[in-house]
Amino acid sequence: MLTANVFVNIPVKSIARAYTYSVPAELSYLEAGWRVFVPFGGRKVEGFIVSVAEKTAEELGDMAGKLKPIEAAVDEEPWFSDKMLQAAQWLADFYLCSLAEMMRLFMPGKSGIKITVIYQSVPEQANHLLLAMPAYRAVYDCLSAGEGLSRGEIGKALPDYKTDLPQILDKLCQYGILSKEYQAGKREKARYEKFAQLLAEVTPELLAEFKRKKAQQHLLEVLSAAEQGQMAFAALKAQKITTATIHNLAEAGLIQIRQRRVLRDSYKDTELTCQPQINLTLDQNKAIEAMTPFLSEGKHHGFLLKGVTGSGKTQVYIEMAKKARAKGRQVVVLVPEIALTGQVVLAFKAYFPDDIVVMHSRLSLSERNDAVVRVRRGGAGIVIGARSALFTPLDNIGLIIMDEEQDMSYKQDESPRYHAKVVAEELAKIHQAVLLLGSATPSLESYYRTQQGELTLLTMPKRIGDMPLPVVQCVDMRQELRMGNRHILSRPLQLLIEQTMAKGQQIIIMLNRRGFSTFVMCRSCGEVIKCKLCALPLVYHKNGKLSCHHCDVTEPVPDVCPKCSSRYIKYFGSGTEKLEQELHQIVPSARVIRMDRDTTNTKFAHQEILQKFREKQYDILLGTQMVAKGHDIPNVTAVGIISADSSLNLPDFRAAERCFMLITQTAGRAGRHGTQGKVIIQTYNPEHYAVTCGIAQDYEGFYEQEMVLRQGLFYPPFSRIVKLLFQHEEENNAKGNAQKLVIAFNEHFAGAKGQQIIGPSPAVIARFRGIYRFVVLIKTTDLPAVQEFLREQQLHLRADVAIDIDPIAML
DNA sequence: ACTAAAGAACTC
DNA sequence: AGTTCTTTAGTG
Repeated sequence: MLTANVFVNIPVKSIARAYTYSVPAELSYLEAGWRVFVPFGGRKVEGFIVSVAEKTAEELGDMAGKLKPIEAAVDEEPWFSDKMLQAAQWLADFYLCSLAEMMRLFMPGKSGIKITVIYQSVPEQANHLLLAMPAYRAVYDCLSAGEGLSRGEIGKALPDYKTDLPQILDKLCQYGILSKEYQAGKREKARYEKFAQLLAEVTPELLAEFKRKKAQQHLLEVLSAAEQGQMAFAALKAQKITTATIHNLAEAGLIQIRQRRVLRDSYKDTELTCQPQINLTLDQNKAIEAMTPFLSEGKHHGFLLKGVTGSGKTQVYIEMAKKARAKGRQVVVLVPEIALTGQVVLAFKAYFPDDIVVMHSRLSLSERNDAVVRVRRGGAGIVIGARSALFTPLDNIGLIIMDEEQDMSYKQDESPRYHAKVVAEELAKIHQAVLLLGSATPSLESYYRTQQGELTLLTMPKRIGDMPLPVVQCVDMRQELRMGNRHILSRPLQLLIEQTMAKGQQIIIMLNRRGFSTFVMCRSCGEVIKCKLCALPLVYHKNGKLSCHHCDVTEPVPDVCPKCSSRYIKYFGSGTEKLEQELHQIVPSARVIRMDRDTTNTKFAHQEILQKFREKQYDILLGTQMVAKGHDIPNVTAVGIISADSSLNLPDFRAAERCFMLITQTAGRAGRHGTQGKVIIQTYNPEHYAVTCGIAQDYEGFYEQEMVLRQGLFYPPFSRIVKLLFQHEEENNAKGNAQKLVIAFNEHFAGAKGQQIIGPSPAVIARFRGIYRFVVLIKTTDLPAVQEFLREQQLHLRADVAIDIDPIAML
């Protein structure tokens, strides 16, 4: 019998294994990689075939009689290639998650199908006692009238019973009065456009026949000029040609109205404003020469391109992409945030106008699907986007570029908690592709790996045209306070703003906190108002609401303190909203635009804000760290960083690294075109090496000092970290389970070097929705051994434990 | 995640 | 006893 091993697309750890199905004769063409529709339990779900095998009854053993047949195929071709399956399997093993959970990342949307339940009446039960009730009778009669309807359709037909329809339907199914059927439909919608196709040759004689039908004559002329005599209705409409005219001409048999699929692409009309750089610098050439042999021979290798801001890393990316495309291989270009795709698309479009698709999670499902279709048809070979672009179905990747490789947003912070760098590296290995990590300030991990010889370091230390780096000035905020300035804005920064505006130039100001006030406290009893779900302080926003930046929950500001009923409630700390207000007061003539998560909810909000700023409609761009990333605005000559060190006091071993990178990156935004920029950094820790090295743009200096600390504390890159989060309603159970694991770990690794386990300790959000959370941290030099140990302990199958490999937040 | 079956609580 | 709500096991 022909059988298939199938992983069902259900994200539950306890069923993270293959189930065997029989393959009916009419589906005998199915192979590994196909998405299918299968019966599972009492319902039908999507599944992924991972292998197909001919099996005898003996081989099947006692399962022989229990096999259910695969119902249908979801697509017309296999969705997962062998390489994709291989990558998904490796990643599932590495991150200790289920294969299905990993595989569903390789599709746009979590599932390829939408399953609807269709209810049908059972005729034999027409006189069931339960149907004496009017509501039940109405539903039954409604279904008896026609074919069978979904819940939504019944609700539409019987609006009176809509509210308790679910209960009615459940009940009727329970008694067998109604039957259920599961129907799978495509989730995404293909879009079509109508177009006119010219059938005849347009000769002067033919046009003469339409002397008295001017509109149709015009249409003929337009179509004869068009490519292949085809033109979309939308384009014709733009030329004031009505559908009536088109239909008339179709009646006459001279044209044909047809339909074709259009692939949506909201980046299609990106204007080509980028000037191609013609002469490469010496450094650029060196970098390209180092990588080219590997690309030409189709050999995997990893490179770290360390180039200061303005050294022309993008041009290196483009040159390498050209070479990969010339060999017929595909290219993936990753950026840390969706907002930065526009920038890269712009640069690449100048060289590859039609060879690009954009892929990220803010696109609609259909749009992502259209992008996949374009890639599959060979309509584009360069995928640009955020993390999720890595999972585009590509069969021949030659080059993976990861810009700003140090950026923490490359780590997915929900399950499966993968790091794009790990995925990129594994894909590069499987495809024998070149991996190119780019950064001005590489992560300590990557830089360390170049010293270990695992990656090849390429450097570009000079800015193009040898432009000077900006002048950086540090302002000690303690000093400011002593001088009597209690504003967020120091006087030197205020002065810089005024001077810059006087010259007609622009300023970027970065404050790493959104909202108005960072916490709200009662002055009588000291109670800080906290989120009901996670107990973290709520942030006050100017719209009068308190919001939790962790759970995205908002609530109104209470009139009196919830603890002591005092009316003395005050706002402390400052965010971007408050700074915006203060700027208006201190520099009334300044036109300020704010960019943070609150003002960038829509797909193109980032681009719109930056565009307005670029067009000089505003003087000051004020925002959170997103203003520090990758934008190049010529007229910006000054940058202010409000509290560069706010992260230094966090309980995170990467605090110093974060602070250093924030300063270097933000400072890099100033003065990229001719004029030397000026940067002011406000800090309470002017002596800290992260601040001093940041100001001096001294990566090596920072690296050396930080590495000493990391080694002393056995932190990455000298170890790798695995975070385990234990959750339980009972505090003691959560803690006890964690404790048990710690004991088992110590037993297992007794005497082994390079293994350390810490905890359990309460998580930052110690209690979430009534569930207690404890954290255990493992530091190891032998990650595979730890992964193996966790698998032995069956930890990856437990619903109450979340495993995070290479976590970003420790607690 | 969802279903179906088994068990516990509740109504009459 | 009959019904309804809750818990639990199992999905090929």
